[in-house]
Amino acid sequence: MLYWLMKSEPDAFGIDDLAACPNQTEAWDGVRNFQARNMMRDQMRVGDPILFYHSNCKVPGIVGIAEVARESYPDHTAFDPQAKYYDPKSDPNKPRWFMVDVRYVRHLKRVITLNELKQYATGALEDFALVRRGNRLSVMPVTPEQWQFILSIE
DNA sequence: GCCAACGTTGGC
DNA sequence: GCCAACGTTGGC
Repeated sequence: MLYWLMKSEPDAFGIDDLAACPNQTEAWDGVRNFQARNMMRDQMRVGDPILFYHSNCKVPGIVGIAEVARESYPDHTAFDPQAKYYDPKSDPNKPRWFMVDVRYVRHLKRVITLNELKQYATGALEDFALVRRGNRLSVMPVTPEQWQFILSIE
């Protein structure tokens, strides 16, 4: 089993939105980055735990926990010319983009802010992609050690 | 709103 | 296959 962190903009789809979905589950569509896609498509398994991160907002940080509810399948929004993340290069017969379904597990007791996480950038979270400069990946792996450490400061 | 970082595209 | 131009991400 692998651990993950997934980013979302709370203005578009935050953890409260996920918790409010039917079955508290939603398709994680719109990922249009090859590295992130490869991780979703090739490595994510049902039950993998996910840190839910709020990006591009007032206080960026980890706000909750989710889990993989369904393994990868084609992101059909890429086929829809009306969709925000339409990609004419994605052919339904040979899809370019994939998504997983994500299920809400719980909110953290408090938000663990990016600012706070950065304090450990030379220690326990030295190799954590989130606190590395210029990181833009919207899906990233988390080691078991990083996972445990982050939850230990909740 | 600014801008640094970085991924993608496309001309050559 | 190189690399400049361009678009996007996301913190601040």
